[in-house]
Amino acid sequence: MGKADRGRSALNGDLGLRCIDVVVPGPWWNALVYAFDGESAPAEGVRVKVPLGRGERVGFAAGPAYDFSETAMPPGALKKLKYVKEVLDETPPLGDELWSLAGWIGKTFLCGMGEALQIICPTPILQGEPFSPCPAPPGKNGAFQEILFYHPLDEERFAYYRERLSNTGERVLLLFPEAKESAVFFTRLPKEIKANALLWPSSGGKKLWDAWNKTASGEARIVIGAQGAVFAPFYFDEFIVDDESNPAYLFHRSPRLSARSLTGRRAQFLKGRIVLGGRMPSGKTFLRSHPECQVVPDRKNLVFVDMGRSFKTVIRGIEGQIPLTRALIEHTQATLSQGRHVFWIMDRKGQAGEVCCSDCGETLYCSRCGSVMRTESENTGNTGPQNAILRCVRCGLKEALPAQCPACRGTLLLGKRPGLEELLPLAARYVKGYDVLSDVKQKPAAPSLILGTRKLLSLCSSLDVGLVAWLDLDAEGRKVEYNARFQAFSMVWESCWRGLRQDGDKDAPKERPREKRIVLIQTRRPGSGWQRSLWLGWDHFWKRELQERKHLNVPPYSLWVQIDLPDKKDGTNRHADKQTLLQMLEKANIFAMDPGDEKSPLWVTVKSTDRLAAALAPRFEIKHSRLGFPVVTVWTE
DNA sequence: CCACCAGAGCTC
DNA sequence: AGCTCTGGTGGC
Repeated sequence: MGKADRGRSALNGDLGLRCIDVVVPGPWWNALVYAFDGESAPAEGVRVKVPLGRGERVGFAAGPAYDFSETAMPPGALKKLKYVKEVLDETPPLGDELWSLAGWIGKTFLCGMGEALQIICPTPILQGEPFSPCPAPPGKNGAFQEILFYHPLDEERFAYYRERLSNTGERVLLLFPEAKESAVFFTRLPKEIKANALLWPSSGGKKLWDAWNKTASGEARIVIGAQGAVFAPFYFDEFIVDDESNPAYLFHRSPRLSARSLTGRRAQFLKGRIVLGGRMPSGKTFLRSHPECQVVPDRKNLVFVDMGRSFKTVIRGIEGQIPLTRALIEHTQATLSQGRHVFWIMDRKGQAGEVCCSDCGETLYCSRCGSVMRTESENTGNTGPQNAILRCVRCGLKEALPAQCPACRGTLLLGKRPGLEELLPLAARYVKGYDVLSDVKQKPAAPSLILGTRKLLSLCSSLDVGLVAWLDLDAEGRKVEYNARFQAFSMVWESCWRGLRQDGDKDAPKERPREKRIVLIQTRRPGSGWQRSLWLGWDHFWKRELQERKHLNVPPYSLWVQIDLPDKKDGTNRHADKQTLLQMLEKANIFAMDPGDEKSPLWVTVKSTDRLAAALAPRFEIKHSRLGFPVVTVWTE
């Protein structure tokens, strides 16, 4: 809304009533209009206390003051117009950079500036606590610059980052995908650098507030942290992002911002440098800058095994196989006997990946979100589907296993696709003389076979792993997500290197040997399709993958926007709400896919968000608060 | 008699 | 979503 319609002056008599737009943090998109007394308007970005609803809220002044007659508000609104109660700051607490970042987030991720501010600011800022921002440094002459540094070995990259941190007195933000990695890197820094650095907390609350105050007061010129550190309130010269393609940079809750994109935007605004590092680039970076892959795994260490040669593994009450091959067992035994650990990775948790009725074939779905239910055994120690509970693979809802098929009342429910729980006894039977573990809390003393999902990979940083085996790689790349192949490729790529050190590495800690690692891949089509890129390099992978994505018009060639409608008690309104939203989009010539069933979101594919934002804006005005607001998620890569 | 809590109601 | 007002409950 704001102050469009400048020409109209329906209220001549009220000229002179000064107004400003105020962004009040909340799920709506529009700024709110308030009148204010006093001769000078609060500056843009300054916090103000304003009345809203029954109570009072802290908002941010946005834009210059203007006359009431210039608002787009209906004339009758004048009677209800409220005054700014209090101006809380002398200077804008976020500084011009983070303030502009908030605006950019609102536009780019279709969430409105109010929500962007909620994400950027720690709670005390939103509650009006005093805060002095870091003063802006004198204007820069430099230009935005991008530096790429891809190397599969962590130690190589870390050494490079350390060098960058020590080179100059520059202000640097260094991001890692995981909090743990940032902490380890920080602890190992040489004293001279550490004295100037601050480890960003991964929690919120008081620690975060301390970090804000310390950073803003200039106590440290280097900030190191995970995802959350992207909002460190400081004018940085350089931004370093390690493992830039790691999906962990995506925020967990909506709006699903990407910490890497935010960093890029900050560096551009500040005319600074961005250093992107990693084992491989993200699709977006590859598309933009076409880096070349310099290091590929040794062919000898990549073992492809045809799954067609796997044993028959019969599991009672569950249909399907867990593929175990002779090659897998032999490599496992050999590695364990060298005193090194072995990982078997399979991305199927629980006991059976799916349950269906043996009479009518109906699959059991989640009553909350409609996704497939898998089975997990209760902690009773009993196995077999009879003692299992159901758990939704998407939302995690737990339910008891029904006695009958909900569709036909048949009494025989059959599991499909056996999972990790069933793998444990099997593995123990085939691999004798060593510990077989499925849940690793602390470092195993003796060389062990460790079973798990892709999450196991992070353990490579602290254990000597001589063999990583992917039990069913096809299943990883076959998922419905458009980026399933990237996820599969990057995981296997990571498993070739993570935790290893190069021979002759001078300052490597001595706690573990740095020997080569074998990566064993069980698949139905050994070495075909994207798997071939594992020895040809990630540039080969991205060229093919991007070609295909371009053809299909999926990210990064288009944006996928997911719109989930609010869930209020009465399901009737929800349907009507969806219809109006569809009409609004249709009027703007935007085609939305509606899978039809009640709970599923709407999907829109667009080149850029501008037109879609304009079309959706009316639905996100504050007056719809009672209805609730849809949740919009933008998938960009 | 009042402290405490859940639910309702409201939003330039 | 976040804030306050309301009215019921229960402790002393």
